[in-house]
Amino acid sequence: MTKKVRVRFAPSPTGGLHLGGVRTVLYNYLFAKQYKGDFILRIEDTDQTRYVPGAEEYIVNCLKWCGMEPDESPQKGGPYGPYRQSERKEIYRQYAEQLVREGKAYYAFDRPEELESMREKFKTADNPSPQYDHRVRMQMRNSLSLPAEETERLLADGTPYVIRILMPENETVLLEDMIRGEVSFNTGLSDDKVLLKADGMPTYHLAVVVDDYLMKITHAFRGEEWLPSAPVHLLLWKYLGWEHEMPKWAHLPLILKPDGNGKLSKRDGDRLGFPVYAMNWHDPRTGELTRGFREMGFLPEAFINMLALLGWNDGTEQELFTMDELIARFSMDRVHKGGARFDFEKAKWFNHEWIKRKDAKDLVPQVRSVLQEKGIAATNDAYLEQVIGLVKDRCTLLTDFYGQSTFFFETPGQLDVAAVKPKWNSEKEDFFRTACQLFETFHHWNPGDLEDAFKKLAAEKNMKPGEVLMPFRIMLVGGKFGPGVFDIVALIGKKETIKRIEQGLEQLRQ
RNA sequence: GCCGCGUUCGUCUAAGGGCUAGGACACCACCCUUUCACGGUGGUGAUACGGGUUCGAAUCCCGUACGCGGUACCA
Repeated sequence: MTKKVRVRFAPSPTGGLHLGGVRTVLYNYLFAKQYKGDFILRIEDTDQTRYVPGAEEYIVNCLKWCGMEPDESPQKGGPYGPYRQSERKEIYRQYAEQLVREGKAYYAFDRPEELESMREKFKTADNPSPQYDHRVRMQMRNSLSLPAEETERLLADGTPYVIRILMPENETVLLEDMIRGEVSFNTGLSDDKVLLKADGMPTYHLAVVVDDYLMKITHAFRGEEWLPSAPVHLLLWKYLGWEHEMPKWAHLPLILKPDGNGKLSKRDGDRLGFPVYAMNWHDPRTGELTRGFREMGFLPEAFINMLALLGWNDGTEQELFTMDELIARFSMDRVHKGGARFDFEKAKWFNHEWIKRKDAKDLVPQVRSVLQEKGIAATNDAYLEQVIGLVKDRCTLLTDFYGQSTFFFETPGQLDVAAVKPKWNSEKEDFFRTACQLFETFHHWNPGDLEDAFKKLAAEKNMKPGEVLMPFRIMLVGGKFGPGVFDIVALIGKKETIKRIEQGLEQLRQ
């Protein structure tokens, strides 16, 4: 019997959730669901100086919007809680102390200034950033370099200390990564990472290992930026005696800026005019508001679809996937090794495709709220649905529905008369007056019959339909855009159509 | 500097020793449409470089270049 798959997303609550974060969640989620496993949300809030109120709730809401609800979380609870690391503080100390007792870690009493001067002292052109490692540890103030009594005394005096892992001087550690294959590291090249901080909180390194073990995580997927510290984690699993329980690892490629170099940051979004966060993020410290994909008019389905394909594909030419299809097709070994540049144009294309493929009915709530924000009530569901059906093919973002459909709800104000004025004449005016009379008594109020009647009238007046169609459109819509003229007429109704023709004739006269 | 990871059209990618290196976004042209879109057809455009191995290399090996990540009592 194989173990039940359990994966986790472990963000630190320091701000908005950006693209890379959501994609990490997504791959975790897809994997978990594919294997009918559990998806856990764990909050890594061990750095009290970076904690931002509201960030955790924001993350939870993002997951909800994306349709990736955790099976276990601080909010939902679960059998392996608490799920907030700050609430598990005592657990970590136990294991850190255990490691010290077993000679696999040690107390270090160095003050920040001392660390600073060590770095200065050993800094050379060849080694610009000296580490606290096997080469210098005996010259520092720790339980390895100090006599045992001295260590005892310092501890008894309540001297602040940290616990550092003792990295072997020269051992090879092999990591089996689901995406990259075997990666090897030399332990002597890594520093003696702090495991337990002076404030009693664990660092990430200790906390991930302890929690992944205690929470029975079977697969650990995280960003590529963690690859260099993987040997420390591997060693910790071994030191703690849990090697056989160690999860399988996968280090996900980064999402890069569209231009230039480096990983995508919030700054790039601000600079290039696209969102980087899933939803609007309001920073309580600065008061700054950062726009999100949701508020920008993205459908969660499109957002997820786009992210899934950024660094992964199923080997076919299919690009549009529902969440269920992704769950069925996803495989970690088809995830790319290299980072992917984010392309907002492609992201918009996904959204456009999703708007087109969704039923008008299903878009009603979202479009209504877009319209409501602009002061259009749109209370009639059936009517709104028909409007959406007519315009959705020309909307890339949900927010586009406003510009594409206001004229279904409000009589256009200032018409683009310049578009027809040059060719305007009294014959055309006469035609529209007659058209009004025709509509007044017309009974077959549907697009086909309306069009036939309209064209018949044009023929009687010796006019080509094209000559009067554009003026008619301008009267109805206000400009040169929108769905078919008779679809609009059919929908807005007799009274409104006649009203708009009369208003149009009025504005054209001036 | 050191360590690790990468590198196919501008961008996302397919092709894991064997067709003219395929698709998508974007861009351009044409068609459809008497609007704007949708849609359709076609086009421009890539294996970083240098060596091997092989009948044959985008694919395997070595080197170089370039990029990214890490090098914190941050995650």
